Amino acid sequence: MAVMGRPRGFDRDKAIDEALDLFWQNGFEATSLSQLKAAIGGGISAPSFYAAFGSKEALFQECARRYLDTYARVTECLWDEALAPREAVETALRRSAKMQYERHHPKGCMVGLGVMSAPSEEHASVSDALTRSRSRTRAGFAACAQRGIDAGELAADTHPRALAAVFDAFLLGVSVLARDGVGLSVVEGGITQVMAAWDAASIRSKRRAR
Amino acid sequence: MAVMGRPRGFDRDKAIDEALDLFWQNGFEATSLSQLKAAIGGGISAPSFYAAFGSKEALFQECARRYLDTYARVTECLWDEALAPREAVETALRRSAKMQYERHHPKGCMVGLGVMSAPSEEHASVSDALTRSRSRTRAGFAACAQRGIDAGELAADTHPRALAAVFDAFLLGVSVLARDGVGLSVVEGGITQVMAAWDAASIRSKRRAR
DNA sequence: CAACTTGTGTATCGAGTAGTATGAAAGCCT
DNA sequence: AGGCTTTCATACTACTCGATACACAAGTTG
Repeated sequence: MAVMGRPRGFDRDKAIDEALDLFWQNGFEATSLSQLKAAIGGGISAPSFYAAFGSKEALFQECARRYLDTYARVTECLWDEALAPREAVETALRRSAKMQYERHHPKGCMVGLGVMSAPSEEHASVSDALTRSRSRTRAGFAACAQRGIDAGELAADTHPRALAAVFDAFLLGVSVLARDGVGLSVVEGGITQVMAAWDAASIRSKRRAR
Repeated sequence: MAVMGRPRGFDRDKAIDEALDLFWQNGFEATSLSQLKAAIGGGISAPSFYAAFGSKEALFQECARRYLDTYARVTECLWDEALAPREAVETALRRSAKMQYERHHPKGCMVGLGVMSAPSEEHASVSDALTRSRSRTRAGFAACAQRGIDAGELAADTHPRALAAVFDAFLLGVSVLARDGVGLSVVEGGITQVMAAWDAASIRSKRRAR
């Protein structure tokens, strides 16, 4: 059956992308309804906004989902068991860094920058999706470390959560570097060097050390 | 000469600490004047607030200065030329991590979390002090790397800015881990492992590798 | 004491916030 | 065409934001 009633004057799907840009840039609380209304479809009215999205918070949730389903996919390789764990980690770092520096959207990672997106307790549920995503990525890094141990590539006494913290914290920090204007090439050089933390835990490295 | 006029009903110095806690927890924009007034001296009035501090932004500047003069000192060892550069880096990381997890103040580093503290352009000058502090810390890490190279401890082809990015990004990420509830012991284990990035660039490591 | 200086309390400012009520406009269906 | 459904435009609500005007209170100084 066809759609009834007057058709919407703007592209709802495109609107989510436009809103995502604002939330990504400014966070939840610092993005005002006026900004959102002005950015969507070249300007829409308040009733159109609420009819389409329900509320600012509901729109944010949709934007977060959109982000997680698209941009955030760069770290999906962490769960790809076909990849060698070291490759999975390095690929995740390189893909994410590259994505964070793309020109056509705000710099940095929305998930990482989202820690301060909705600081007030009232909106704790707002950034819940982002918090869970960070937790998931952390688990992904740890899973790679564990796979490395199980495969005998990493020393048995390696602490997977601590090694995961190295890559996770580094990746979260990249968002800040991107916002601060540190060049992508510097970050890419950093990735090469931070991978030494993996190699230091590897069996071959240990053997050579003693 | 003694002070004239009616004496202030609250401790201005203590007030800055109380305000600092709020700004540290929530950032600049998300901290409201009502919260600040309620927190200072057990509750003060708006005129008292403006008479004492001038404006919300001016108070934030004082709080930022207070933070930089106290808590942020943990990374000062980066400029201590009496310390071996590797020690300086590791000490900065360990001291900062420990500080970020202390019980009597908000978790994480105000300077790092401050990226999203004042997202709107209007208040860009607000977080300027924090941005400059991040830049300074980054330079400190790079200076240590450069000292390592000059001392012949690190390979001559080491990129100091890239190596600095490793420690800087890691440290910035620790703020997020702290907010997310990752334990300090995990972070401390991560510090031990991230130092491998330094060792991998060292001459001894290179010699052993070939 | 009176004169002077400074902080406080009440009450309020204009602007901006998220969110709505109401009625007209624009499409589909029979 | 006429009925039905949905969106859109204008105007407005109740509230919070940061910041002030003004009169009074609480001290010091002569």
